[in-house]
Amino acid sequence: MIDLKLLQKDFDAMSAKLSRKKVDTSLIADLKQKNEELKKAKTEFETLQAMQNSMSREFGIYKKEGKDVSELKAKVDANKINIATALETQRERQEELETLAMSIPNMPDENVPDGADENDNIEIKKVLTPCKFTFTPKEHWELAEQNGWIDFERGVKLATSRFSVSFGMGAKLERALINFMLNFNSKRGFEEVSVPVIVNRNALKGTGQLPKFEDDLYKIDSQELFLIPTAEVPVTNLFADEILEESQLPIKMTAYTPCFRKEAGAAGRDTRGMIRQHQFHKVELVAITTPQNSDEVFDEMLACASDILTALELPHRLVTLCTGDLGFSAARTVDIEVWLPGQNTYREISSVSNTRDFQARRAKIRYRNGNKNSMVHTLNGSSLAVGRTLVAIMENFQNEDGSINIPKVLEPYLN
RNA sequence: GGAUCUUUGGCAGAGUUGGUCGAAUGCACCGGUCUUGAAAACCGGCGAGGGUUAUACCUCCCAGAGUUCGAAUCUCUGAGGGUCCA
Repeated sequence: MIDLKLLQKDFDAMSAKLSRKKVDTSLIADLKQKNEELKKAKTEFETLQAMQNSMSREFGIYKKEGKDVSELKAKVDANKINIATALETQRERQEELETLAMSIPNMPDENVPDGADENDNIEIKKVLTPCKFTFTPKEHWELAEQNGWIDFERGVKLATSRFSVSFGMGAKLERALINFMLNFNSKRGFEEVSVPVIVNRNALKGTGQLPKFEDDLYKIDSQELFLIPTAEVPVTNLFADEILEESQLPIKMTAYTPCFRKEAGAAGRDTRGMIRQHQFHKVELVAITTPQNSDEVFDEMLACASDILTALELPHRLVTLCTGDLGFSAARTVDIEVWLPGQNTYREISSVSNTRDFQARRAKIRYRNGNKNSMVHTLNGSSLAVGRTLVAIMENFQNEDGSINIPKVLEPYLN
């Protein structure tokens, strides 16, 4: 959530930043207005409540002294009615404000480039050079089927479209990749955690998926529970409602989970193959830091993800997302795109984001900052999307006959 | 699924004849005295959010609803935990 105090103090700066993310200034103005209305309603209620409290105290004293309370009771009863209406309006204002505030995205950092969509993203650097093939490289679905690694039809049979089944070496490689990535991250100082893949509404509000993106989530109807779209949700929310000691920070974690996404807005895109599935494996990095440290940790996370690809000998590039491509909660994001020779293009395989204090404010994750409590910064990044890594291995390590070599670093994991 | 007990500040744990309780006490933590330094001892501070220049004031004792002039304390519902039964 954006900082309402800051909004009150510096409306212009804030609306300028948010307008870069295509948030209408009138919406921000509305938010400010609602905040002021809430404050007013609160003051009104609190004044009445203070009266009530002091009269009630008086009441107790009267009783003890055996005085007549009938006059006082009349006053107090009359006030009670006013309190009830004041409380009601306060609640209405509160709800209005919250509904609006929770649906406004994070402000982009100063140095995030302006742009409309992914075409305006800016490449930072390329790592490893794509190798030249002496034949026309195939796309991964062809290779996957030829080698018997992935069965797309049977996935559909079991569930619905955008589900697949891995067999044999395909399944082994997935497992190998997960283990390799977790080990790699552990060595970089990220503690491994294993978390629920079903979470409640509150957790999803904390990280920003709700209330706005309910359509993208699989919901368990009978209870207010959802399948996670990313491990970012349970891992970040581990520390919701907590006040951490500064000495505990940064907290750096890594988790493997399956992820579930409805892909509601992706009709027709990537329908073939396993680039965009409803269920996929992902190893995630999450960090909770002080504001001073978050950029440094961001670089660590980015390096970690990039170095995994390098270790797997997969050419990739780093791309700074422009304002138009930036996610709801992110102040800043760098994507890693892996080279897919079959598709002859770079495709997203990781996304590292700093949400600054946006999620922290929603999830109430604070730390003791001297003698006061401040919001932490939260960061998340994939390291990596397992299915897409497998796709990249297939396409980059293919031979002319359709067989596929295995990256050396994975060999120990395949015995 | 049924019965019963339980849910308090970072932790432990008082508070259940409703009032001055945001809440004793201990531990932890922070500051100080002492010490070459540390420990111990002693002194002081120490829940969160809003509000204020600062006070005042308001809210929060699992969540929600209710009774009452007034609820951590009483009633109901729900959630988590324990025990017993099926």
